[in-house]
Amino acid sequence: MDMDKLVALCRRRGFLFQSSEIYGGLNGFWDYGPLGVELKRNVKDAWWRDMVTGHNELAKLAGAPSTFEMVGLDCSIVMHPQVWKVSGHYDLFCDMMVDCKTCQGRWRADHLQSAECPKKPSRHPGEFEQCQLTEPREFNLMFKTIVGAMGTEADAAFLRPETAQGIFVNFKNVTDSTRVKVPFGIAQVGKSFRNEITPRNFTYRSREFEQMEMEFFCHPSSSRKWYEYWRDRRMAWYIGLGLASDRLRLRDHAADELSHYSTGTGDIEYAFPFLAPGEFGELEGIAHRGDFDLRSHMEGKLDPKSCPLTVQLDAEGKPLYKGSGRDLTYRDDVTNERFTPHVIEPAAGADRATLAFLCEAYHEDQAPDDKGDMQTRTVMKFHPRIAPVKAAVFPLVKKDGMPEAAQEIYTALKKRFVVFYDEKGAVGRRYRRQDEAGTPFCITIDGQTLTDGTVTIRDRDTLEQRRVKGADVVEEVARRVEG
RNA sequence: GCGGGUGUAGCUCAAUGGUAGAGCAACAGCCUUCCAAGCUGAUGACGAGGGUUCGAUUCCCUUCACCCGCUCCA
Repeated sequence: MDMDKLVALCRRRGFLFQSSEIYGGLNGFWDYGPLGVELKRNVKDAWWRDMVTGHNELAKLAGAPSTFEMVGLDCSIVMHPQVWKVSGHYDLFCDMMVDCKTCQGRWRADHLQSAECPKKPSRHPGEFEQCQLTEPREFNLMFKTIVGAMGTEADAAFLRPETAQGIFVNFKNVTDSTRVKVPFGIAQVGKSFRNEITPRNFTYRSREFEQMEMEFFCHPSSSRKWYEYWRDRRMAWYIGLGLASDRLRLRDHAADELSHYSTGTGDIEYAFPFLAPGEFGELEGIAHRGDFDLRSHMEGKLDPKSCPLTVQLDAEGKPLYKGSGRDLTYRDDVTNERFTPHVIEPAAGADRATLAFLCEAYHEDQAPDDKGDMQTRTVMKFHPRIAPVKAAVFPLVKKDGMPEAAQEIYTALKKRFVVFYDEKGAVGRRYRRQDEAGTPFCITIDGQTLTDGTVTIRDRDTLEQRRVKGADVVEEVARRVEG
């Protein structure tokens, strides 16, 4: 599939626009149009429903080690600066970078072995000896802002680069206020910000993006089983919403890729059309994080390279970044055991998932025009649950009472679904427009409706029409969209 | 961030140092009884800033955005 065609369709039909387009655009930022906002909202709603509101804590789910509880959270984007120092983002995202004046390369200062440009001589014959490096310069990957109208550099704060830390720092608030018991999960959907060096590939790498993250807290002894459960369940979620399994894959990280405190990390990846054949891009990472995060927020920034994990110290032997000092351990009321829960983290990108659904939906096929000649038809084959518009309602022609009958059905459908009414022009053209919007069903009111009350329902993918009673249309659409 | 390429209407393309044209799409009307039909009409553009010039969409500089490659990728 040609990515340019998808980008053009997204713009033409109102899925995605460049941010601030009338001023020339802004690299790494995107706006969702009228169709795009419905699509993305459906993706987020499907996730939230699957994770939080639809979860039955009484049910023993297939593959799950036990029953469990799920709650939601919506944290602020700007948080106490200490959160990011303790989490490690401050050091990791505020790198000192050096540039090479000669060969234009750029490296993290702490990655350099010596004061020499590491560029391989083979790539720049003869230049290696002459390369000159700049002094290390600060390079911010977190967006910095100032809190308070009179704020100075001392009041610097950061836009969150991930939503997860808001969950960790609220761990005690949630256990204190909800009576949830381990194992349980806290889910959050929200914006995050990263000052990417090279935003590229449509919305795939944006500087402002939305995450769907869940932190699952469990006993250390069962954490590996929970990791496997969530990894497989998250994979099934994408498949269930229509991502083809040959473009979707689950990649377990090899043991040598893992942090030593993690017993498993897997990526759910999609073969985006802008990637080289055989390459996959990350949609979601599922990570076993051990007790790294809760311990960090208790004790202070842990050194991720230490084993066993210990607090990272400064030159004077004091903690480099102090933790909260709060007790974030958990006491099991039944066994009376006190422990720091281990964490399984499925962290998904809402925009990346939306982009994958857009890529997957794009199809061109052949359909006959009114003369019977075959024409190329562009159709977005969204799963009905995420389709921006569920149904369109058309009077076949604008006379004989058909518009009135159609509007009655439109009004009834509109109470439950996003639906679209159109009576302008030829009906074939109206069908094709809905195909590009990905509307799964078109309901047409024709002459027969006026005598026996039946209407036709056209299927977007097969072009087949079935006749149903007008009074049954709402239930018929509900069955096909939700069932 | 570096190198190369590209910026004219929603899309595809013209022309020009002196009033920027067309096709398709979108819009209005007529006509239309099932898959982008037809007729009529009206609307719509030189990415932005600066310079040279009597005059710049055109020449020059800067900038922004997009595409390709490199770099980066918690």
